[in-house]
Amino acid sequence: MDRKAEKILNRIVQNGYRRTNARQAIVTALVNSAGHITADDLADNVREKEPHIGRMTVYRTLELLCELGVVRPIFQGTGAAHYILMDNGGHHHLICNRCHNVMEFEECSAAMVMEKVAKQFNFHISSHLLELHGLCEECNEISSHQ
Amino acid sequence: MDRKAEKILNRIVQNGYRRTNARQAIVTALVNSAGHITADDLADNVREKEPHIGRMTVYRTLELLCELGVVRPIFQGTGAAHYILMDNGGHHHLICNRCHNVMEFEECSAAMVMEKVAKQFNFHISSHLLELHGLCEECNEISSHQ
DNA sequence: GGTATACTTGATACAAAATATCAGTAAAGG
DNA sequence: CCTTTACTGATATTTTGTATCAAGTATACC
Repeated sequence: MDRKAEKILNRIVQNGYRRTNARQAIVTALVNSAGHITADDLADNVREKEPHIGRMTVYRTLELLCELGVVRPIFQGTGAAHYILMDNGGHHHLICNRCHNVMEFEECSAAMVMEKVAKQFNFHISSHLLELHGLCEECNEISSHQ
Repeated sequence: MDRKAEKILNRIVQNGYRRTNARQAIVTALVNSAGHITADDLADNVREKEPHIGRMTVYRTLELLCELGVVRPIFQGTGAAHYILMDNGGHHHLICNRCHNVMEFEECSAAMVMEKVAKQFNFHISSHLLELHGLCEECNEISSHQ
C-alpha cells in the first residue's frame, strides 16, 4: 500500500468515516493516477482490479475527499471535472487559453505570500492552487504571426 | 453600457469575432453578476431582458470568453460550473473546506512570483487564479473544540 | 444604402455527467 | 458472534452540456 494512500485513509478514519475496501481501492487508484483524473476514468481504473465497485461509490468517495480537502475538482479544457490531489501542499499550473495545455511548475516563494494572507484572515491553509492563465510559447508565436 | 463590458466586447472584435446583440447582452449580464455565476443562471438573467436569446448561445459565448481568457470555469461547492471573470487581472480566493465559504482577498506581491515563472517558461500570462484551501477562522475553532 | 458572404443564432434533439433512491452488505464496537 | 449503523451498488432520474441545421444578422464591398 502506498504511503500517500495510507495517509489519506487515515484522514478518513480520523474524521469518523469508515475504512472500507472500496475506499481503499479508490484512494489507491487516485494516488496512482498522478493526481489528475476524471471521476469516470478513476472508476474505470478502479474496476480493472475490482470490477464489482460501482461508479456511484467513486463519485461519493471523491465528494468525501473534497470535504476533507484532499482533492479539488477543476475544469481542464472541456468535458468532465478533473480531480487534483491537494494533499501534498499545492499545485501550480500554467494553463494555455488556446491549446488548453497544462504545465506544472514548482514555486516556493509563493509561500511567503500565503503566510501573510493566512495571518491576516486567521485562516488555516492546508493546500493551495495557483493557476496562471495566458498563452504558452507556441501559441503566442502563432498569435503574433497572424 | 458598462466600461468593463465594453472592454470585453472590444476584445471579442479584436480577435475577429462579431459584435452581436446576443453577445452584448450576455457580456453585460455577466459583468453585472459580479463575476460569479453558473451558465444557466446567466441565461436566466439575460432572458429577463431579452427573452429571445437561447440557452445555447449563452453556453457558446462563455466558451468563447474562456478561449479569450476573459472567464474561467470553476467548481464552487456542488453542481454546475461557476464562471469567474478574469479580465481584471486575477482572482484570489480563500476557500473553506468545511463550510465552502469563499472569501476574496487582494494580494499583489504574488506578482513577483508570476513574473519569474513567466520568464522561465516564456509564457504570456493574461490572468491568474490563486486559491488557498483550508479552514476559516470559525470552522477551525469548531474543529479544535471536538 | 444595397448586396453577398460568412459568421452567428436558437429550436430541437441528443449525449454526458452527476445525483437520488433503496434494498442489500460490511465495518466497528461491544 | 451479534447488533447497529454507515456504506455500497444497480437502477432510474435529473441536471448539465453538446451537436445539428435551417434561419437570421453583422460585416465588407460595391
